[in-house]
Amino acid sequence: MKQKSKLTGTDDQTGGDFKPRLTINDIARMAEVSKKTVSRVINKSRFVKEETRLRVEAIISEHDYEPDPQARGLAFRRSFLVGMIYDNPNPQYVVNMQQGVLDGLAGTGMELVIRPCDRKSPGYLDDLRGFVERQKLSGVIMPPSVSEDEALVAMLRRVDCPYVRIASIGLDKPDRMVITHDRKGGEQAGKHLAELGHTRIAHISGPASFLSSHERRGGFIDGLASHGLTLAPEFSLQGEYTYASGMTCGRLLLDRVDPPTAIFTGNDEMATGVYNIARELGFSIPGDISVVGFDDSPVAERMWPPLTSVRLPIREMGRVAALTLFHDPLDGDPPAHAFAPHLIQRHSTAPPVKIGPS
Amino acid sequence: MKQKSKLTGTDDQTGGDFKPRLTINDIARMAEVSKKTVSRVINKSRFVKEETRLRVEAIISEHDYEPDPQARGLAFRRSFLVGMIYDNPNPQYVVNMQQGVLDGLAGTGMELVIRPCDRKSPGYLDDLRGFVERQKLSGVIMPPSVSEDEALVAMLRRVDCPYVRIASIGLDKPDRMVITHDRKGGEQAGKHLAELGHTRIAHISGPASFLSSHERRGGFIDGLASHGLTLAPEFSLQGEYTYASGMTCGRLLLDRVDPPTAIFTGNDEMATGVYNIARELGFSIPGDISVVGFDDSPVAERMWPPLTSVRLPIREMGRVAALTLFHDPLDGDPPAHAFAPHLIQRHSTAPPVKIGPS
DNA sequence: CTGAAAGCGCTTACAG
DNA sequence: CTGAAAGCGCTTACAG
Repeated sequence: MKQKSKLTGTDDQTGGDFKPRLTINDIARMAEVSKKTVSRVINKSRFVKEETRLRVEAIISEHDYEPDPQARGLAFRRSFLVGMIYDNPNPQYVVNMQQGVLDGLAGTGMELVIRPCDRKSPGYLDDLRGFVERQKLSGVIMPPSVSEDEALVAMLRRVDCPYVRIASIGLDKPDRMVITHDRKGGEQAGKHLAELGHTRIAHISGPASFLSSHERRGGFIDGLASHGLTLAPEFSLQGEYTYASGMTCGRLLLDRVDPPTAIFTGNDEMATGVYNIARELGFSIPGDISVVGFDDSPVAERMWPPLTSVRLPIREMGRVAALTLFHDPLDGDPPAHAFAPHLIQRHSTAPPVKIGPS
Repeated sequence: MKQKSKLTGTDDQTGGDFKPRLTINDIARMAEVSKKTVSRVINKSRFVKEETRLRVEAIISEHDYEPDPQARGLAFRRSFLVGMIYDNPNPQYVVNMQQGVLDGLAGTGMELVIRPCDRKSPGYLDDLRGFVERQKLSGVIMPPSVSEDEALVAMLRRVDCPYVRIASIGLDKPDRMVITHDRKGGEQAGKHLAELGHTRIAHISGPASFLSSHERRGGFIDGLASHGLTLAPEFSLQGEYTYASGMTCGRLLLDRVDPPTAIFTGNDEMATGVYNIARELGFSIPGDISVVGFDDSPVAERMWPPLTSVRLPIREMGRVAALTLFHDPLDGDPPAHAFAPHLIQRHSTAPPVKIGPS
């Protein structure tokens, strides 16, 4: 009563061209129904007469009315926000994933709130719990490696927050998972190098704390095995998914009296480290040493020579994760939630020059 | 009345360990004051007796009470969300900027909602207006090039949304700006190459639609001028900040009968293009051609040889942008809002081998 | 199929 | 310095 209706266009001149937003009451009045009926239309309730619904919808779209997400959230006891919690150090990965999630959220009225975090920091779990509870998130999306943190997931379940986990294997119920099958990617890398005729093949894996490290390595071994090859223990090193660890492990391999003729690195980042140490030690790529990366990040095609790498459709994965989050089981099957990586062949791999060192 | 108070710890066993969140009413009751007084404490009103304030604060922190941002937002007619609107194609830039803004927002209770966009898409401005109005954002942070879009800024002013623009020059009132002085970075690049003894120096600029393109180029010319040099028209090409345009422009320069001995590229991305074309055409870096980039993105130190580049403290800029957004003029001067880029010398620059081609 | 009342958890005037 | 009332813009029971 203090504030007159904002809808009487007559006093629009007041305050320049600033139009106050319409509320559900304005729409109700114009449509000559109760606000509750407008609410029913907004929320797509079935209990509205076709005719009424059309009339209300017409007025809503005519006036570009959008319900206030804060008010709705307050009444629903749930916000229209989706959180993305991540600790992935690769900016390209993060940006692609964000974009994919936004793709999947488009048109839903949900907004994306980002939350990078450090799993090793002391208040980690409590901070996240505060965040999720305070914001009453509609859902949370977690790429690796936070997706692999069972304590975090347990916390989300405890506070009743829906979530979707993106990981290389199925860690949860299918409708809470997007599976990336990194193993298959590793397998392709192994087959590719075997088919080129390499036999002295090395691997630099990611850190043990990442599931993907094990999956990629395991798949690689499978791929070699399918061609009767094995990964020799002295040719299997553990890196950290970093450039520096690629350098270090690469040096260990290439400094040997009997170096490998091909290296599969757990990600592209480490492949760039191998490139540099190879150059330093006078190995030509792919002449003396073939290299295969993983991720197919943008640097892959910019390296010299362009890097053969295993690609995962990150953005699409993000999109599907968002769809999965809001998928209603009554609407049938959830969206395809499994992805297969595939090898992008460039110019860092070639048959070994000399067949065997002896 | 329908719902009993949630505070009587006695029936906590109901529903397992799930504790419903306390509300302002619970705190008021425990502190034996009205909810309005609790509200005053939350909002740091001066009109609360010291003793009362301490009592209320004690209870708040004892119970980890956090006011509901949705309810507060509804009453305030403003959400506790900050938007970051951007169209920057560089993932490293975006991630660093996001992180910086989050740094600046830490502890304020504000959350960051991201909004990548395409300035060329048709509904661009209307979409953003809908977003800002619907969410009643507390503020918006804009890095280049959206920060240079006066139509967007006019829209934000019209809907009364606070904002901070990050740009290479002062486009707005100081308290709405974070200035990056790209010009000074260009100048350093020019001086560096001149001091090494180069005279045949080329530049590949960014697209004309980016302010930074002009600033970096202008500063570069200034830097050369301070050593009595000029940028010859045939050595000044316009690229697009992309890898491909770096290749194309690099080829144009190096294919000449009288190629330059040094190239300053408007960003690192284009420098990688120049690297590859140089390799293809048989130029060694820095032996035959020196290269200086801009941004000092992570690839810079991973290239071979590591790229000399001009660094801008992106993350810190994001942090300061957030602080600036919420800076109260009554609290004195706004945080330092001007940044100076500086040159990071690596191994892609050296004195020219032969003094002059003749 | 539709609506009047009460409520979500806060804050803004308005009193005192 | 403190509080009772009304309101922010929606939705949930509850009636009919």
